[in-house]
Amino acid sequence: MARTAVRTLNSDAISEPGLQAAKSAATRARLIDATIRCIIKYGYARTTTPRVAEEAGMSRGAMLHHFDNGSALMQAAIAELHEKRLRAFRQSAGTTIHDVKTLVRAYWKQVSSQTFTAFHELAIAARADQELAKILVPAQDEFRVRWYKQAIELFPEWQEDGARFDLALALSQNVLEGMAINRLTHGLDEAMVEPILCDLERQIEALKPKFT
Amino acid sequence: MARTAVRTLNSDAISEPGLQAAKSAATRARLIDATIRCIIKYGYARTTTPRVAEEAGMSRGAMLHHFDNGSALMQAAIAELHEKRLRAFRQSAGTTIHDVKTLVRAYWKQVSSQTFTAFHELAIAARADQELAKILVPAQDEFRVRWYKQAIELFPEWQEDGARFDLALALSQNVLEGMAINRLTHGLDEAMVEPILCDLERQIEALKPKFT
DNA sequence: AAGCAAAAACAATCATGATTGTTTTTTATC
DNA sequence: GATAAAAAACAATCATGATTGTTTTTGCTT
Repeated sequence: MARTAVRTLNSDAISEPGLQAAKSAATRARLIDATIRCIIKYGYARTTTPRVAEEAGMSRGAMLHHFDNGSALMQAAIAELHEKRLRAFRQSAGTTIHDVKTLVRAYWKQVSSQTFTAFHELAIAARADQELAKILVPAQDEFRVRWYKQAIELFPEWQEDGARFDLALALSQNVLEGMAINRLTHGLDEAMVEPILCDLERQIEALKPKFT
Repeated sequence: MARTAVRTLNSDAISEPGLQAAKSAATRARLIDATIRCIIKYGYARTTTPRVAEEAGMSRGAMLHHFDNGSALMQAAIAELHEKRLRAFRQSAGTTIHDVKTLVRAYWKQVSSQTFTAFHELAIAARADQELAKILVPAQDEFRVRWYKQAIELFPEWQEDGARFDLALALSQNVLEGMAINRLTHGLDEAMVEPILCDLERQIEALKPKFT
């Protein structure tokens, strides 16, 4: 962290935070996107700083001008992935219809995305990487908490039977994420996707309180 | 070149013809076990040749005497993991009782093992590693085929309705493996394990033909 | 059976290539 | 012409495979 603070004392001349700042932000965004693409294409372990710079179409020097080190860039990429995930989540929750089938399909679409692929890649890497876990786990936790709260909002009448509600949620999560991950590892028969989704929907409906 | 023929005063003691071969095999096994331990402890990406040698308690030179290169060692480790998996599988299938609950619990125990952790670590790495995929995918495929065939043997009367049989199998696989993987990535609420297992068992029973 | 040579097991070192963070130089912008 | 962005050069670390040296085991010959 030898952030040599060679701050020029005379910098009180506030440069207009317009053009240059915007350009800088755009470059940062390009780098973050390149990082995410690398994680998806090459996996976390092979997402090296030279590769990210090449993917972003700029020199490594330029890249390290915007991010102090590779870890800072990875941290920013995780934050962006987390935002992406939350945006997609809000978009799903904000749609008109909220029946079980629509929601199951919505989450299935989410875990089928490359954003989920990148997240899982990071999650597996974090298993044996303490430093990575430190910045990833909070994002994972927050997502799950929001997921749970959102589900409560969508099905308020279900709260009378917490156990069955929790079971429906846990079942959905594990089935859908399990399928998504198995698909990543040559372990999913695509022909079984539709039957499993239908069965899951049927089962959630069965867990739902019929009518009070 | 410098084959300095400084022959030592040999110990003419009894030398069994199979002594060296056995020693060699034991050393190879030690290296393979060390590789697997490293994958579990440090992940695939950080399983380097110096680390494996250190874990095995021998020099890197000695290690490269037994395996031409790091890739060959990894290949042997995968073969061993595959054998381990098949052994555990046969052991489960060979037990006395073959009711649904017993089998679900048996596979749950399997995917909760470190062998499964190592396999998943490799499977994720293989996603973006062509060379690794080339040696891992055949093992994965073989395991799934055996799994399917074993299931057919255990429930022959179920074959009348192939669709429901396939659904039961796919459901089991995705739920159990999904839970196991989510557990690896801080994504599983341990309190939900038992309810989900029970529900899965109940559902498989429901898919089973009641009586011919 | 003894003894010597070949082979195998084991250890250590070296050169290469890749990755990382730092520092210096060029380029463009205000 | 000052300042930030971009590029390039640099040194340090690490993993890898190859090479060389040392010890132990095995095999063959007499």
